[in-house]
Amino acid sequence: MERKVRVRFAPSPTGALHIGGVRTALYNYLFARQHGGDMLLRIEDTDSARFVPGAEEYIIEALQWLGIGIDEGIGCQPAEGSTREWEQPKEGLPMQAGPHGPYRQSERREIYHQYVDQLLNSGHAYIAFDTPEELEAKRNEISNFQYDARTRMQMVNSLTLSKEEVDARIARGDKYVVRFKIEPNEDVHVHDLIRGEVVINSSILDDKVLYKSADDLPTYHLANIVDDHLMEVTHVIRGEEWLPSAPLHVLLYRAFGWEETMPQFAHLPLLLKPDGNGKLSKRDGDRLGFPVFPLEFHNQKDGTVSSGYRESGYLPEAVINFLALLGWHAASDQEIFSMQELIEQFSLDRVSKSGAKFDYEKGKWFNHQYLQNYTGAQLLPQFLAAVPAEHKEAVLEKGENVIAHVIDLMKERVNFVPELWDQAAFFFVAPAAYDEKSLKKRWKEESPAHMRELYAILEGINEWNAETLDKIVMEWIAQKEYGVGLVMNAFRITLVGAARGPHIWEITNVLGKEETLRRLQTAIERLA
RNA sequence: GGUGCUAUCGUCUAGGGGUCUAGGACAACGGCCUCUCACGCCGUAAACCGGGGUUCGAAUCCCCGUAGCACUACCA
Repeated sequence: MERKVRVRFAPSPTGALHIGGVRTALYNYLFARQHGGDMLLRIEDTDSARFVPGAEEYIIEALQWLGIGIDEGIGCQPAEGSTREWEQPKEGLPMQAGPHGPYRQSERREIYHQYVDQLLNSGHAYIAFDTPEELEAKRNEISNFQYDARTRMQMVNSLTLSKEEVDARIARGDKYVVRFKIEPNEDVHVHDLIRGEVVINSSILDDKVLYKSADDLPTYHLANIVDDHLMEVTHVIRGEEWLPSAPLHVLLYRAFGWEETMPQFAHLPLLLKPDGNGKLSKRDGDRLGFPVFPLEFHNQKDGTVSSGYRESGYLPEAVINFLALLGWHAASDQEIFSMQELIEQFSLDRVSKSGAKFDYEKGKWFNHQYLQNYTGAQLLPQFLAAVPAEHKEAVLEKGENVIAHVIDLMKERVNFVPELWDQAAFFFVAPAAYDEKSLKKRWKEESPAHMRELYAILEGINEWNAETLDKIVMEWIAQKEYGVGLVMNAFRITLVGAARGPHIWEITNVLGKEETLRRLQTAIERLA
């Protein structure tokens, strides 16, 4: 029986959504869309101690910005005229919707109780009273201590205690956990869509904690399996860090009797640090000067601020394209993909097995590519946002059409909109100083004299356009045999302040006659 | 330490026994374009971790080693 494809992205609200998590979400989304399936967003907040306020909203906003749509669960917005079940936001938390809710694990306590009991009753789990301190002591005392078939009979649990004692302890309020009872010496096979068959012997697995009475919440493993089953998830696409616990999950499905509908697994390669070794982390971003989060995040818990791709000037389609290729490659050599093309061409069997070092330089290139698709008018608001306050007025004075034109002129030379100001400031603000290197190379002894002559010529031109200026100036240079490069480069320095920028008549067009002459005059005076 | 995963240019990767004197992209370098700087275009340099097998033939399959990574919590 073919089931409808259903995948989920299930982050933990412990801070900003890491860029690796974004890629996981993207791959899930692409897979769902390609198969006409559903993409769910579930919040795994079973660790109350690590909850960070705002993280959930952040995740939703990030996915929205990137165009990763959610069909069911948290952050799912009702469509016009929708007849589906919608739950009202809880205490200002984001809206959730779908037939398998709630989609926040902290709101599913009762559901988990039922399944914990099922495992307890079927003998697949037991209650353990060992305190975290006692376990810690045990680990210090015995190297490689593991709570499993070899050791569980020496511990304080319902296997070693009488029924009365267990009941008494619970009755008097002793904190306990429920542990999964793993039968030793069994080869557990996990079929991974990316890696193939992975076999692990159950003896190396420990009796994982499934539920803790202290906060009346299950742990990841239990909640994950129960939810994926109840939510009819067909494919679990997640990071490679979960591969070692996949056999445990298989065992859990088996214990519940859900093996028939167990989802298929695909463990994605990790995103690694660009330099050195290890997994890409938040600190690498700070250290190497690039964002590791999609959006800027203000952590209310520890007061830190992390930079984001959006605020750094990245276009969402560039981030998507860049991330898609970090671990996946099309059958062809194509590298530029729209979301639609990714949906059409993505496939799990073309996902690489090895970790990918995060190549920030290539990300810049992607942004450059996508930036060229936008017109100056479209980029205008972003450009204006990057203009320093003290120059705002001078820029606005030019009018939107001229500013948009300048952006069109300059956008091909930058990777990001915010960089545009550095490149284009001279259009709006006269050079305060002249670049030493440019001067040395392009400002010659005869330059002041040339510029004085040029000033006189330009002053007499009334038709201030590129064609006329070019014709008259070139004729003058040719007649005097001054050399085009010599004159034009000096002229450029007077207008720009350095030997760079677009074609000179583009500059004079934007500046206008009056400003052009003013800058020429200033330079003649200062560089004579 | 244990277990698992992985291993092609600096980086992301193509490659799934002969078409590989190993292809593409980023970055680097050089050239062209040109009034400058960029963009763009063209080009150069740059890799199959090591050792054994299997085979007529191995980057491709197997084994061993080595290295990297992940996991090894009442975190996810």
